[in-house]
Amino acid sequence: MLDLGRLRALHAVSVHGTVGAAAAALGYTPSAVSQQIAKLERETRTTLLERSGRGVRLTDEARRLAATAERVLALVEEAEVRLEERRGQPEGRLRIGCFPSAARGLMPRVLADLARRHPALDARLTEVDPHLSVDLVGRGVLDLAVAHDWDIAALPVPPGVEQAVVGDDGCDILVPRDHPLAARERVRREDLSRERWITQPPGTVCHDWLIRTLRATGYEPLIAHQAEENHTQVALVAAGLGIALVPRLGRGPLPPEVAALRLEPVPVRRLWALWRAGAARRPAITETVRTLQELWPEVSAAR
Amino acid sequence: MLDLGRLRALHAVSVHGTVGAAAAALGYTPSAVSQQIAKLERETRTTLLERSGRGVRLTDEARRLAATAERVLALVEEAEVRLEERRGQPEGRLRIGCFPSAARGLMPRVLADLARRHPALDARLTEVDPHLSVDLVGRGVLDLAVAHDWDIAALPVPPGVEQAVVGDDGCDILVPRDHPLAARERVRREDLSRERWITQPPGTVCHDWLIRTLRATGYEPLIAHQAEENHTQVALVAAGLGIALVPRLGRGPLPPEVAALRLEPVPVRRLWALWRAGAARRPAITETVRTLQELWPEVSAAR
DNA sequence: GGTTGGATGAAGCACTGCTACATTCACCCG
DNA sequence: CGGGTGAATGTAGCAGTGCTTCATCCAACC
Repeated sequence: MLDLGRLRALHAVSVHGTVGAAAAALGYTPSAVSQQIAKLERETRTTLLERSGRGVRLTDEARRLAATAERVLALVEEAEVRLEERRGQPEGRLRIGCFPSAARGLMPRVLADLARRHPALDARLTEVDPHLSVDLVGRGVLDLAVAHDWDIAALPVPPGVEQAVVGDDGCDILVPRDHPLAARERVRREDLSRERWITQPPGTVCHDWLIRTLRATGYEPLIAHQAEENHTQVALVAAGLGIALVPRLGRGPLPPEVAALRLEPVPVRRLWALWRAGAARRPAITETVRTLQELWPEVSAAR
Repeated sequence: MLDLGRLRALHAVSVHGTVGAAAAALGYTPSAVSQQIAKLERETRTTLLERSGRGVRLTDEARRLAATAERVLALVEEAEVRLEERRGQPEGRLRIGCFPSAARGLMPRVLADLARRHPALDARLTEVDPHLSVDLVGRGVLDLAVAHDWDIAALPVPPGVEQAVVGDDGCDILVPRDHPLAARERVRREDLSRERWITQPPGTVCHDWLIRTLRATGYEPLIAHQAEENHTQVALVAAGLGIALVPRLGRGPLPPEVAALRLEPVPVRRLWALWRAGAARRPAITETVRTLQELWPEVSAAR
């Protein structure tokens, strides 16, 4: 009888493309996955992987077998979900992926709460880019993702993945304390057209939103500096090198040299929780999503 | 992730009723099956078996899990069949169950032929009662059964099991050489109404057929002796203790003290091959059935 | 042509899963 | 009611599996 572990290895290679990535997803070394599949080949007397360039290619037969493996694994996972559901308590491992600012601004509070209330739950956090996290959930690398999107770029959610709103996070304009606008409480887009900007790298939603929104006022924004981390952006603003659009969540207290202005209308990013549809009934999932939603107002108010 | 071996153990217990029977079907000791299920209980933190009298009872949750396991195992088996089908050559283990007279009269020839033409096929023969063999195929203990039935008692074939005719085997009346009828080549039922009979034990088809057929002529047959094995029956006939109705297949050469009379009409039992529907496409199955059918005329002529 | 990214192979080690045997428990029967 | 039987489970031990680490090999890229 075919072995489930070997089928899982083959399926992982078919999903992730390379032996190494499959191994990483399964928590093994590439050598282990390679050996598993070699054994599967011996047992079935069938060639499953062919070397192709630096990587491997699945044979037709391997693809068929991987498709069956997917159905088998789905059945088994469904059975596990049903067992956990019946016991009712969140438990087992929950691999959570989260974008950086929520990882520091929201998740510590949430994880502490979960750990206190559900000792059998083994929640593990990984910081990942929000656009990657959706795919990682779809492929089963993560059990739960906390991601965000903006009005101009809704999160693309593949079939088989479900989502729920956690809350909305506003963004402010950070300016040096001696900036002409620093005295004002509120500003409009038009007021910002001639500034030097400090943004995240191109391709990030934050960056694209800024470009598109300011272009709509008729000016091409001047990007003076780029930094991925909000704290670096704040430091650049503090040094008087430009102004920045920075989300409130995870921003932390501002240094005295920096002032936050409320932009009208307030740019909002929406926080989502995402999970595989098959795992929707896991108490670990439902309870974590509930906790995210319940704690959000509290976290939001403290920003 | 749930382990396939443990699921198979649970499923086997659910099918066979006891840990011991499940172990026998899987080829393990009861202790092994018991340990597997104990581990499954620990992993799922669910009680699966409850002791009930001398045996065990599955909990509701265990029954659900066993049902899922059945689907999983069916998928996996289907994948294995597809792999073998694609390679085209009969191979792997084929557990054959066969009733006694065919086990000596037909199967040696068939198995030798298969072994010569298909070295990768590991065919294993077990002698089993024909009425048991159908059930054993249905429950997956056997891959292929060779059974037989009579016009008065068709073989009950459960859903999920398929069958094909192998051939028809006639039966003769064996009488002592000095019996009044011994000179005749052919006899009719009416000629036999006052004989002392040597039969198989009550409950066997052979016995029941005799009773019913002779009763139809208006006489209650007199059962003088009972013996399960045809050779013993022949020896009893040779000793002049009665006459017997004995199938031709597997009868072997008769001693000089015994004569075979052709009964008109000739009682016929039909030989069947039976297998699980799921395994129908296995070359090991199709080729073995084909071999049975092809060799039958040859074996039949040599009886 | 060295370097990098990836797969595979060999050695070793921990763990799993089996068997054999012992124990426990429920039923049955004298 | 006590001994016997059938069935499950527990224990010790052993073989085999499956992982990791380290080394090797191959293809692509600079």
